[in-house]
Amino acid sequence: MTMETPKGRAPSIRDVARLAGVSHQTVSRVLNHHPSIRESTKERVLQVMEELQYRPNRAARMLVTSRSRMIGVLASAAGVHYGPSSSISAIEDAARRSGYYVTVAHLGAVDPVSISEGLDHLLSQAVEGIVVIAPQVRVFDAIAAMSISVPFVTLQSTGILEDHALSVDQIAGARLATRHLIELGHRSIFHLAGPPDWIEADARMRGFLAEMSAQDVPTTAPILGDWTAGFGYRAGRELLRVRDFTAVFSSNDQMALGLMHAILEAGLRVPEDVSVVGFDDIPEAAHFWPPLTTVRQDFAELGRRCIELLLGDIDEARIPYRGNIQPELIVRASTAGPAF
Amino acid sequence: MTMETPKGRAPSIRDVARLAGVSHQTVSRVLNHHPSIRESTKERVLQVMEELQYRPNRAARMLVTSRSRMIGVLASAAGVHYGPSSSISAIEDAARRSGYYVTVAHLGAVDPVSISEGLDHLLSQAVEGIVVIAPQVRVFDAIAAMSISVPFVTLQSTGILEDHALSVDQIAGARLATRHLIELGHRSIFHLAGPPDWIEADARMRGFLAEMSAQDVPTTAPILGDWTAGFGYRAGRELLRVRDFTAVFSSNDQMALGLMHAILEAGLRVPEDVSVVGFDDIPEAAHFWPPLTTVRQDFAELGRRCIELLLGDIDEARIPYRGNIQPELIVRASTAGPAF
DNA sequence: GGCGCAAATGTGACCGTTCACATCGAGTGG
DNA sequence: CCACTCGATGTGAACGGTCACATTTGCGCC
Repeated sequence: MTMETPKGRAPSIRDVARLAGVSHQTVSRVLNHHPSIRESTKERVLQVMEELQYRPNRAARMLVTSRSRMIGVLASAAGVHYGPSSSISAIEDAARRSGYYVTVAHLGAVDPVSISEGLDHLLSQAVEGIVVIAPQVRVFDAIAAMSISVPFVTLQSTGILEDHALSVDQIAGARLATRHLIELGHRSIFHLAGPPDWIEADARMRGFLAEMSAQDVPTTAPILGDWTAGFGYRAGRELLRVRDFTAVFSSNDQMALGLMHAILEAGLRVPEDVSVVGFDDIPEAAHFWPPLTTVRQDFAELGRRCIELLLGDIDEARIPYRGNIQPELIVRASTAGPAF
Repeated sequence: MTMETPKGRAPSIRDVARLAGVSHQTVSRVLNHHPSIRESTKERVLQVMEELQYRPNRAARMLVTSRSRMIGVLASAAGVHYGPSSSISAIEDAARRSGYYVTVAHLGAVDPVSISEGLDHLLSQAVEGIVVIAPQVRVFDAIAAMSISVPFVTLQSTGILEDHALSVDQIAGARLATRHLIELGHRSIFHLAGPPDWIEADARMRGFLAEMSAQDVPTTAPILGDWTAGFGYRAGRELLRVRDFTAVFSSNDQMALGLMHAILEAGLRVPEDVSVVGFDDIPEAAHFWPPLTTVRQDFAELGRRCIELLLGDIDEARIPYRGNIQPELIVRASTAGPAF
């Protein structure tokens, strides 16, 4: 029967020390794997820790070392989608593996107030680094304005903050999708873009336009959407009032789904009447009707690399930059040559 | 021009005190909104804080109060799906509003080791409460075995840990869906269930069986799936080899999607040949082809209430239990009476 | 056998807050 | 006019670790 620590408080390093018959510093050394500790004492200390169910007090450690080992994730409302949450999950996993903790702040809205509230929330926890998964332009403006003193990384390349960016090459992905449609023989291709202030939406749109112009295909102005299936549906209905296109490149899978809904509902067929290609390759895309041709992004890998980069920054041991992640075109049944 | 704090360290309460010409305790009182502080001193202190860009050191505060104001979320790999991540988002929001922080641990796998690692990760951060969104039976077994000393809540009712549970009434939802099919005239209904060790899967299955037997409809054994669209697809193909059913109740929308994929691919029609109803009402469900009849759960509300319950537990000011959240049947185009 | 040196351990201060308690001054009632 | 109360503020000691430095111990070597 071991003597409990006096107060209701949890056992401290000194309680352990007393019971093991050593000084508190020795216990600390065991905790930190200091090399010069005799094996026998180490074992004795560890055993007492076990008995006492001792857990190091993170607050105390944090206080003296002024390191929180905490990483903050700033996520936009879109964080509930498959892509972002896969990345968050991978981030948490990678961080934990490296001995870091992860805390999240979800942005309710994207107004400047919410953004700075979110950042503030993270900063007040003394996070050592921040991952931004809220790829709106104004989020970066806000970050720049607040002159954040901790390292941060964003999952999307910004053009503004190149150093901190890591991303799937969205432009290349969009070109892949567009080229696929052009090679199938389409000449009248619409682009259903994402919200204009989203970095990714912008990149995908640029990729689309670049490929179209590179292949000398005339383009019409992209339609600016909001990422939702509902918008894809409404846009599709609108578009179908004048049937002057044979293919649509949607900048995400959800909008592509809504679009196909509108097309099928109008009694047309995909891909015979209209080809559709999406972006992201969410797990459901393979089972849409028809199964969606899309561009796959490795969200998990993105999350992992992002932590790699960030921790490299924090420890100031610059990790070699491993380059962008290349997206991959997944051809399924929603695309075919145009019928004439 | 204000004198900076000597070392590279951040300004402390004492730095503020010195510059404001008061004691450190007075600064502390301002920080904690102590009533008996003269308005003028309060303002002076606040101004110095502003000048110095002072931020209270959470570690120090944590150390002395032994309160972390941190809530841990234990999420399963399924946390990347719409439902769970919506709940997490709502949890974070609600927690933040109450002055709490949220940290997450994602379970890589559901083996006992991962589970206790995840819990350990949270506990080592001295979380004051835990929300479990990993509704496998064994997670609860692990929790029970570890005799966790902090309050916790789970988003799914368990039967085992009733006190800590808060949930959408899955059984009622499943009965709603099943009754809908029966009322349409279906008598041969299959159930595509979730993994057997998932609390929710079990509840939905029980609801299905209960309603079937209440209405005297003969049942066949449910098919145990894994929540994925891929499984729904394969199960559908298998099922269609013997076409002895007119309706399927899938225990989530993703499997319903895969199922419909298999049905349409086989040249059959939904709902004319087979009716399908899902569960969850993910945002895409309205744009599946055909738009899916399903059971809506308010994930965000779930998250909010969950924090309400948990914080009530932490502050020991028992919040009146507000009862389960009722799910709602959303009828769309994937269900109709059987064709004879 | 004493010396030196490294390994193993101990000592006390300090990190930035809050807590318990002390102090100080202004009003107030007898 | 003095004791008393109460509002406003100050003082010093925790909290539980780590850090810098001091001290002891063990051991090889001349």
